[in-house]
Amino acid sequence: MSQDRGLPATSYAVLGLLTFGRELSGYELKQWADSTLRFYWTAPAMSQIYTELKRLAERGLVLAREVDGGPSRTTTRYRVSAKGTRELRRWLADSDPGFPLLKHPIALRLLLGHLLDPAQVREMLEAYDAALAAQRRDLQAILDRIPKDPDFEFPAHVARWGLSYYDSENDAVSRVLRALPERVPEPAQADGAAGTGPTR
Amino acid sequence: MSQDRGLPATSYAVLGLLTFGRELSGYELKQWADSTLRFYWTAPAMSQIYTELKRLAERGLVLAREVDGGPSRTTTRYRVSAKGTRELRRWLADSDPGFPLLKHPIALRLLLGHLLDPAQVREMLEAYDAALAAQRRDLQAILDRIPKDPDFEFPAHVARWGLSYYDSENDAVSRVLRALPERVPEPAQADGAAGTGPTR
DNA sequence: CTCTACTATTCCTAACCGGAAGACATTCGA
DNA sequence: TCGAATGTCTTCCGGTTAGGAATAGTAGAG
Repeated sequence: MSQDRGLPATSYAVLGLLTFGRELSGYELKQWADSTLRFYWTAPAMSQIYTELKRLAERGLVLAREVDGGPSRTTTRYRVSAKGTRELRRWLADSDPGFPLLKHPIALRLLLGHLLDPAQVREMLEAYDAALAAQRRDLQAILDRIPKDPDFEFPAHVARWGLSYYDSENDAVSRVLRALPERVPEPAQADGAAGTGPTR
Repeated sequence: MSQDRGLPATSYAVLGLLTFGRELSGYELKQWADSTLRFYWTAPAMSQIYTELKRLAERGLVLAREVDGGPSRTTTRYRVSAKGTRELRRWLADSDPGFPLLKHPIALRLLLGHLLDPAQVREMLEAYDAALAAQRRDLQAILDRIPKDPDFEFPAHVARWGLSYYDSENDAVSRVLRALPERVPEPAQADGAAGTGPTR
């Protein structure tokens, strides 16, 4: 549980993706990352994937192999080395995971709600709700395609965890929406003390 | 909702902190960020705060004022300018918030659970649970100190949102723990078909 | 045969972090 | 009352990460 003298977590994430069997190119790795890692880590930029692979290869944690992908092109494919697996295990066991880091642009904007009018806040939250639903669908689809195989027990756990996160977000949004001053749609009703409804 | 040609979100976050009234020094701003922003954004490094302030000042979004802080020292305090408020409003209204980004080291490690033995996984999750509780306490304390004043309605919403997030994480962890192969401690109780409880 | 989408990789730049360092200030115990 | 810790305030630096765009071959659609 010491602080890690090793690589950044993203390196290990990439390395970890390679422990699920196949030999992958940087490009494929990116696809994978986009459909799995992105839900609870980052989907590293292409450039970063390649940077990581280069570094991992240098340290002997992955093995590169040139494969030809067409007449005048050669694709590099990577797989974990034994050393890579060992190092990954070491990292998992020895290093302090730290606490999750959340960059939540909606929460950030909600914090500044006093600068907007209620309708805008409402709109933003509703848009987020929709995005959330879409994201949830994507993740559900991915979960559905995870083999029941016990080899994929953990990816499945993580996916379910993600789903429950989206559900909780959904609830949170609803709660805020309910607490917000009611919408003002109706034509009737004289104005006056509108903007600042009875606080609570 | 176009893509933003403006500053990075962190700039606006700093700027936003200045819209809650007082005139603050970079140092104070850091304190604030550490106790609020950090829960749903990042707590920017000191160096970054000062960099942002310089940039914001250059663009006329904040106004700097030299105040003396003792006999032979001068502290620079900042407040939003009218232009700053306008720009912040513009940003809130016009730019696409994007989707939250979660960097969840526990989930990442859980994904790679097949490389660890169950006891280690369990340990990790339990440690996370404890950290979660601590974090929740901190946030609760902050919420308690937010004035009931309607000016602070939004910070309070965000804080409650955060609390609900921690609660949901707590549930998620428990669920995973229950789904994991049982621990081996107790002497009594025969084992059997526990690990895979009825799915929902 | 050309256009578009996909595969594959590299490059450049801005954002960001963390630590070191230097100052003065305040507080509190010896 | 002296001095040591501790707290306020700020800058500088190096390194990493992140994101976007540029490049280029390949395969399939029309």
